[in-house]
Amino acid sequence: MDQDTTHSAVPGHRPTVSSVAAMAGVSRQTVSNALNNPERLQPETLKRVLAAIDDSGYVRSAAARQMRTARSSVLAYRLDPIRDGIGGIVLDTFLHTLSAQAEGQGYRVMLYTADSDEAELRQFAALTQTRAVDAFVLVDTHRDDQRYRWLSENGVPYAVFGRPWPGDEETDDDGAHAWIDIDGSAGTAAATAHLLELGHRNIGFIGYLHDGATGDDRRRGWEASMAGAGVPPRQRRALDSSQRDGILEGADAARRLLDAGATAFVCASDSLAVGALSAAGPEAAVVGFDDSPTAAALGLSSVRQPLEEAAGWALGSVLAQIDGAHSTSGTSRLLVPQLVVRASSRPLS
Amino acid sequence: MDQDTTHSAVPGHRPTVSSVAAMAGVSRQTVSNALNNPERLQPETLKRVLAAIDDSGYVRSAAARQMRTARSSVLAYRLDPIRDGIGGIVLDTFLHTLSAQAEGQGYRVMLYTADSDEAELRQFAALTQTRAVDAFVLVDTHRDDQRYRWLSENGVPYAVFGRPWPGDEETDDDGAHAWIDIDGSAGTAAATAHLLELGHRNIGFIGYLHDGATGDDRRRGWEASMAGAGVPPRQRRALDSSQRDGILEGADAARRLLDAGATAFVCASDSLAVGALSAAGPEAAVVGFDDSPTAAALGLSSVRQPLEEAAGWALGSVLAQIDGAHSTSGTSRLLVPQLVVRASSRPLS
DNA sequence: GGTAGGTTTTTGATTGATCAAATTCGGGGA
DNA sequence: TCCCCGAATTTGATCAATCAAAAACCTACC
Repeated sequence: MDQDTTHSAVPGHRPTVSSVAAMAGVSRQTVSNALNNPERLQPETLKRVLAAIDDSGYVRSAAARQMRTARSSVLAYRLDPIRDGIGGIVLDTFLHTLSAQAEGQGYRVMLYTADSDEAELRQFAALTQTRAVDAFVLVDTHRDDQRYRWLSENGVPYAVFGRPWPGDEETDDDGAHAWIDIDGSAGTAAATAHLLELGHRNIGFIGYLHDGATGDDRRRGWEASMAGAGVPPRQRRALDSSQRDGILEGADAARRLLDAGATAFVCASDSLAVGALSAAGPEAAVVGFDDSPTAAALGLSSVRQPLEEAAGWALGSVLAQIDGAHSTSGTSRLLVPQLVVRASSRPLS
Repeated sequence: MDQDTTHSAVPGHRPTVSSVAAMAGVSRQTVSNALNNPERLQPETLKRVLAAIDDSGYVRSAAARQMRTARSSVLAYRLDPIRDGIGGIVLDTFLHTLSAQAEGQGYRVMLYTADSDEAELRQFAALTQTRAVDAFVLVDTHRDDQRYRWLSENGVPYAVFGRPWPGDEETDDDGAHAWIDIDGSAGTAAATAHLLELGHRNIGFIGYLHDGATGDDRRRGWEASMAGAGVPPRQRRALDSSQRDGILEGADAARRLLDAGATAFVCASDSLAVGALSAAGPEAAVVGFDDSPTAAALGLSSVRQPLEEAAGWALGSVLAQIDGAHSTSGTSRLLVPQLVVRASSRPLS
């Protein structure tokens, strides 16, 4: 069956760089160049080789390539178990976009799991030592994060979705790392301004306490807008509330704030907003955060995070690092989210 | 700097099978055997080699291994963009479990995306041709699915979460493929029986139309339980409703069915159930489907899919196929979901 | 003591692509 | 006409592991 191992296309065997070369009447290196350095080939040769590649259905072996180049063209992403029903979507969208965009650049995303920081560092070691992945995309930042340091020390490219925590700079020994984040403050500020324009003045803020920073950030925008509108601190304090993230918690908070005279709510998450919406009924105006499908379904105005852009940046950042430009400090960005106005943006009656 | 390329442990270079061999005073093949066929080594030699592996920190190169064995120890999973806010969680949990369990078996999960069937077949070709992945785990089945055929014809192991559609058998040329699914009918039957026990008799069904089968399946369980309880067909028809999946749709349906005399609802998804809960208020009893975090947060009784088990089966199935046992027909399973009772299971007052 | 038979270990070859260096090819310029 | 130089292409070696087959090593039995 395989006694005819000559250069023509052997049915059973998958095409290799050599078989394609034979088919196009060139050497294997020329085929390799056609894929990696097309400009080195004479236009005519290039065309011929590409044609041969095309109709042999050749796909180059990632393993062989990786072996020679010490590159895998794979990015690692840690998949966490689900936490919040509605908000989990955010990272889901991020991951999908990252994966889709990576494919466009010839990269793929590989998952790993870890239930502790130490476990994650072990994964780092296993994944990088064999060069199974080229870079990491981290999304769940927390205080005293060991991961940046490990990756920096081992020279592994990585990008972070989520700004560093205050006080983390010292941990990160080789200086600041590249990160991108959503300017939650700008988002809630826009939401608050929007409600102010609709005539509301007693705008309550329903925030959450998680690890801290994200919730605080979103509060800041509301606070600033309210202060800018001349609402005195005392009143602002009465309109401010914090609790765990969740639908029920949002409903409770909304009831409390309604008693305090609120006519509209800016919420730090769609979960909270859905709760507020159900508790406050059709009278009050509500704006959520994340623009989840649930928000769209319920006609809930919400602040939309530009996740596509964030994913694109993360990809671009790690690719740049992989391609040698190791000084990516200073390229960090803060993205401004967009307010999506829907039926729940009711004017003050 | 690297003029000393002899066999002893060179600091800068990562350990290879040869460097470890030199360190342990054996040949490279012996090191390979220590990892892949430990029983072939003399206990004493094995111990010495393992020690060398251990303190050199050696990890074997996935690429080199893959090249020789034509195995990658990677599973492929298609990551779709999010559709429904609440229900999307189901697959998220499935994926996380799959990934975590796979790691336990030395496998990893790689993502790919595709926005059409043709695109997915192209991905199949690209991923399998280079043996970048060993198997596929498919989750979103639909009518006239070309994927089974392609994978079967090309001898690629795969497992399916979701039963084949009626009429699909002919499409799949080499006979039935292995699949696992949740017995939605059993789930809604249990939910209905539970509500009947609480004294309800006019139990409405809020179902959805998607691609068809899943929704129908879930309706069947309700229908059977109701028929078993002696509710006449005419009345059943009045208590039955179908619409698109979503919170608002669920609320609308609940209102309609309340008018028809319903005192309790069995819903085909948590989204619908959340809607029904909001529309029907605290009087009616509601049971959802999927046991999403949202259901837990709202105190919504729901039918819990045993996703861990499904993921475990899918993994076991593809691993068995990879390890040669190509006759996996007949190993398909239908898992019985569990009813989780919460506050929304109110007795008939 | 020699050798058959089994176990343990080693050597040689291979996987597919790419880097580095060598070779061929063409067009000016002397 | 010959030689040199740059562009285009080819050859040789290599990446790190594993398979297949050969070699070394025992043990036991005639």
